[in-house]
Amino acid sequence: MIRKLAGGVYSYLPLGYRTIRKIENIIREEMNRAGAQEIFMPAVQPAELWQESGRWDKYGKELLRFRDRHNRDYCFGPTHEEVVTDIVRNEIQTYRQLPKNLYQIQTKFRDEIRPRFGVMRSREFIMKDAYSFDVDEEAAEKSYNVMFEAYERIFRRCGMIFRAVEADTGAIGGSYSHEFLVTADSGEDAMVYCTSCNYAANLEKAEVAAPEEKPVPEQDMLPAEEVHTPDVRTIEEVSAFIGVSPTDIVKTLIFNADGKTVAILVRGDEDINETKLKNYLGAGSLEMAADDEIMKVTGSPRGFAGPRGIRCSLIADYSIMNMKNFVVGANREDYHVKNCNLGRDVAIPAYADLRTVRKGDRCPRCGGEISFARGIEVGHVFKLGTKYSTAMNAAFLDRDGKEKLMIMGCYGIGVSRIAAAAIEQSHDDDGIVWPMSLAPFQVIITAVNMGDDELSQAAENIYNELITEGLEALFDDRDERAGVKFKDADLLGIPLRITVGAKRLAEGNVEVRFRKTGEVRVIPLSEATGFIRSTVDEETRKIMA
RNA sequence: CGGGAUGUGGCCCAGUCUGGUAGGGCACUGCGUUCGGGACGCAGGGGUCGCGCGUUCAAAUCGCGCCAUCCCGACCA
Repeated sequence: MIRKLAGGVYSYLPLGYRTIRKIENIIREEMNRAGAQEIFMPAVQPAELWQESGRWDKYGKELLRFRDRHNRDYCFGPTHEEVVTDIVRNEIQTYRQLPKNLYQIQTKFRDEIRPRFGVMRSREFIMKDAYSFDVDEEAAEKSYNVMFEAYERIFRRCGMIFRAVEADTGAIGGSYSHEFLVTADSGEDAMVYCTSCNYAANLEKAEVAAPEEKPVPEQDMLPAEEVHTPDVRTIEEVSAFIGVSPTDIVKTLIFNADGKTVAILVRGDEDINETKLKNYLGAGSLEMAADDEIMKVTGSPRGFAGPRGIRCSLIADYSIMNMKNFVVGANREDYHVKNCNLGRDVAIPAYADLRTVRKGDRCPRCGGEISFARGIEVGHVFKLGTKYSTAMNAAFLDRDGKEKLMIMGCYGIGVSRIAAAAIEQSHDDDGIVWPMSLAPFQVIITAVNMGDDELSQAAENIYNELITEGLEALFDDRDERAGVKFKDADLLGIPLRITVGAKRLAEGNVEVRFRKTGEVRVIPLSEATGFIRSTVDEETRKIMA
């Protein structure tokens, strides 16, 4: 079905490509139904556009760059916000021409550090990307919802079990987004969902509810005490040396966000979610602070940082809100402080949700129980806002004659990845089990013995009938033993198989076998085509129900 | 970019340690038998042993360098 040409670069052979075409057509139908218009943009894009949006420098090494013979810079498009925004700003002048939603199905290239799992995470891949342009927030929201619903229809028609989850906007940028994940244990993305309400989010985005603040009464506070902790730096070491649980230690992590130093407090057994922190700070870049920076704000080497007297801004995760008599670093080499308390010893200017959700947390919406699952991301919808229209000045004249920026949204679907995800989600020991809508062929005709003229003629007649009826049929006319043909048909995952054999044929019958269930039905020769027609129609209908 | 492994007919691999005429299985071609869940017999075709340099009478095998691929990590729509 597919063959690798180079790392993360694949050819689609006849059967694989038929499935790709099926997926593309489902997407086309649903996008058109949702009011989007298909276009086709260049895969190769000039550097100027990317410099205009600012992403030429920001996108990093994933962007494949090269020069032409005139030494001009180009890239192979990993996405098309710049190109489509350029088209729209040139073509659209007035609110009368809006809203617009343009999409394309294109080969993209992202120079992944490590492509893996075949076509699941390749460098060159086929993607449908759509871009919406609206006059105001309200209209943009509507466009977003229309796309959201179109996506649900698309994935349902592809026969997939999926879930839409709230997601981080990442490098594309924008105000909010949803990922569509196909549930699969082998999936690369972790998600969290509530078992009582419909809350579902990507793990890096999933919120932790703010706890209720319960100040510790003065009389419960033990006197703070500095203790000598020579060469004791990590949470484990501190915990073992002082003899307290990690849940009684407050960890102080120093980060560098866009060049500014910031200290984050979190309970000793928790980890900071850097995506959340980055978003909270509105930072472009975020990394752990260097040793000299730590020395500057704490006056001590790495391993003894604490909130008391620290010389940089301070933010605390909710996890420390109701702790009492806890241990922190003393900002002095080889010392920690015991029985530290909030209010008395440490003033917290701001609390925030900065850690990753874990088992036992409650749903941030309804307080219900949350559960974890893994999935494969097959689609992503973003509300972009004016990020690109600002950078590239995509404006129009509104009803009142004033110039305004277009509100954008962008919507991607990994076409080649859907094929991989469908196989991942639906296979057995004998091979693929395609849903009717994605199968390269709906039915395969297996002639048990091609050496038998009567039999092979009967099989060919059925094939011609099916084709005439407009069904997608594959005729296995190879001169192979029956067992070989059966195994191959199973491996390919064709949903229906007509077996033409001598015994049944003598009775005027053929067998129809269902790949998914293994069920076999004996059907009179004359009714075979009709039976296949109605089965195909029924399967297609069932998928949408 | 770090750590590990592997490069031998189209595919999977043995042979490398201990240098001495390149092998097996699958696939392919021909003939015969077989023929409803991956048949069998006989006869064939096909390999610069990843590339380069070196050691040696002699290199798939030993040494050095390079390249490619895969796995693990950091990274990431």
